[in-house]
Amino acid sequence: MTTADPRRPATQSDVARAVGVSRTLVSFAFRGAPGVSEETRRAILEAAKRLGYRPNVAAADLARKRASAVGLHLLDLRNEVYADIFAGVREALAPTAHRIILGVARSSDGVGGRGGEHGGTGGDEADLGPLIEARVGVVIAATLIDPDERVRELALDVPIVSVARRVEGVDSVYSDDAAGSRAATEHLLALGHTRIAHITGPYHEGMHARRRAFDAAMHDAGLPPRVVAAPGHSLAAGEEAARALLAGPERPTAVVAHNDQLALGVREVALGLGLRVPEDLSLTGYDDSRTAGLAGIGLTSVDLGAHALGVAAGMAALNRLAYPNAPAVDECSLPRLVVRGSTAPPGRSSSDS
Amino acid sequence: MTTADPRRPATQSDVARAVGVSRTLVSFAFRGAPGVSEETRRAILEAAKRLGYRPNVAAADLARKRASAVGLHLLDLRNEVYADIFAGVREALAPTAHRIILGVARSSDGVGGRGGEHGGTGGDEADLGPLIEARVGVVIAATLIDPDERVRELALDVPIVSVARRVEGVDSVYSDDAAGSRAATEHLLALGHTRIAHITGPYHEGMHARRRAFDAAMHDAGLPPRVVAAPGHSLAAGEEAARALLAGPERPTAVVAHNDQLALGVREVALGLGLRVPEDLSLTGYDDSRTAGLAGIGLTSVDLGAHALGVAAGMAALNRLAYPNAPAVDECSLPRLVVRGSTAPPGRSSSDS
DNA sequence: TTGAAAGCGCTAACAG
DNA sequence: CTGTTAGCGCTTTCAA
Repeated sequence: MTTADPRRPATQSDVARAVGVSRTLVSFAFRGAPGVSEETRRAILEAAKRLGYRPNVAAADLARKRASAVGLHLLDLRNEVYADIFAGVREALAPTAHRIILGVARSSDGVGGRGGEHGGTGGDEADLGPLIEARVGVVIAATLIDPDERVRELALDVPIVSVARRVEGVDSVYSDDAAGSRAATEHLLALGHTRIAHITGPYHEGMHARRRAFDAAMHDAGLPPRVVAAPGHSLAAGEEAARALLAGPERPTAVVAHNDQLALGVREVALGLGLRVPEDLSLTGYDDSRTAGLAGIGLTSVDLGAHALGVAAGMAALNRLAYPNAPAVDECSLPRLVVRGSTAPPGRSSSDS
Repeated sequence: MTTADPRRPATQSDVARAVGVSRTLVSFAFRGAPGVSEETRRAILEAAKRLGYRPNVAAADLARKRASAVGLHLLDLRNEVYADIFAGVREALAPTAHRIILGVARSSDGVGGRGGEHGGTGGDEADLGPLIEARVGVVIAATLIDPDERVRELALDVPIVSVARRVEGVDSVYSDDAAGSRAATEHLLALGHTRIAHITGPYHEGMHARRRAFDAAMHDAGLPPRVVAAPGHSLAAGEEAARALLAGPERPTAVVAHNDQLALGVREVALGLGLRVPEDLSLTGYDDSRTAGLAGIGLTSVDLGAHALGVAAGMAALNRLAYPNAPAVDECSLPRLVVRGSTAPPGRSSSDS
């Protein structure tokens, strides 16, 4: 109503002018800083509301030489785990006034090659540039696929909290993937399976704990580990991997998939081939997504507590913001095998066709 | 290496000093503005890289009096539709240098009452405050549940692009919900169902087109519309609604759910009760989520092209940023009914027990 | 209790 | 082609 210029948002100066005090007072009043009389404060707040004044946090950060925003590096929200992590992060950050700024990687999952190989940095490494330029104080990274060493390098520019993956020397909150994967494998082993295959995603350092644990468990059982790499982590990638695996000779009686999406892809193909799950093929996923628990799906999976990881990551980020020099946290939680109907002892009719 | 202060990020001044030119030149060089000799530019860029200089976009925005960030108001990423919309938005924005800043509503879905009823603003209306304080130039809103009038009010403070919902006078990209809902209902009608129930979510203006279309379709068929409101939009909410509906008298032979999650919740309960889908109960969802298409689920659903909506919203946002005074866009797309195995003619054994 | 002044990192006329 | 100067909106000494 009493606005001077219609389009320009009100500033502290406007408020100060309206009340008849200096900008300093307005600034103080807004931050609840001491040194402003109750009366003046009230008048200021009232005028501010009347003028529709909104503090400009960017300007404040600039003046204060601090970074209050947190960056979030998340690639594929369509994978439930990441959505859960995201929900957790948001939950942890909600009570505070920290903005969340999204960062992205260069390319995504699945189809397509690595594109052109420009200069030095190849494929889809993290590009934290935009986040840094936005001056976030810390970035929570849930989908970094760069090698550990590279992550540490990135962390030189901006503090990083790694979620669902451990990176030595960098704040990390994760779940014990080796334990989870081993549990799934041993579950199948205990059921009597001997021809077990593992479907993993594309190779990325720090993302192969599940595969290694599978290898180890098989090795301990004196069985040959069979591993096939899917071209991604999606259901479609799982289907692609499964087509070769299930149609080929020596079909496995059980499959341990790197995640639920991949497992669901395998399931689709298996069912399409007329195979019954679990009678002809036992199947385990990883993530314990909601879909896994649906009637008619009943996918045995490993719950890694994604939401809790997100919350923990959010808190770690807050902590890092408050104590830039605190030692890196290393929070490891234990996953939980959730047995459902997709796993059973191997059928007798395991010979070809 | 040649950094002055180890922790403080390099600034244009640092670069200027290093090269022996003025700050202005550095600024110009970085924006590719004319008026800098090739030689100088190269020297500047080289020094910048050496010093690890990163432009501070916040400071730039401040000086330029513009807002280059886009806000994203997204509540529940765990619902695939929103994840898809998000993916689309990101895709549209990726090639540009626009940061995406997340905004949140006050509370979320499902359980729990409306909390205390403070002052004037109740439940979980949008709180665009943080986004405004972050000085975003436009906010893309996919989960606003406020009344249209309120949205228009909000849009006075910051341009809004409404996704998946039409708000007169505000940029809107959405799918024709009435058409989709009617298609689903008529599909069931055509199969011969007469006892059809609709499961809707909590009431919010501008989110009831599906319900109204259901009512209308039933009315046109001369049948009584039966509607039950779930306490949210989640699978759990669907289960809750279904328990009453399926156990009670006059059990419907078909259910039209507001979305897939709700439908899946109904499915769980139905199956748990020993009802067969579709023999005893036909079921339609809405969103055509990936889960709907899985073998063993086969949920008939309505595809609203969430990803495309996201892309369109992103472009609309970009456009709004570029042309603040352009007339509001109103982009309506047509949904597509995807028939799967969850719908069939009503069985004969539709009497009680 | 209040205000003046300097500065955060950057842009944008306007002069040399 | 290059540098000077004045802000952007806000915080923060330091005096009054």
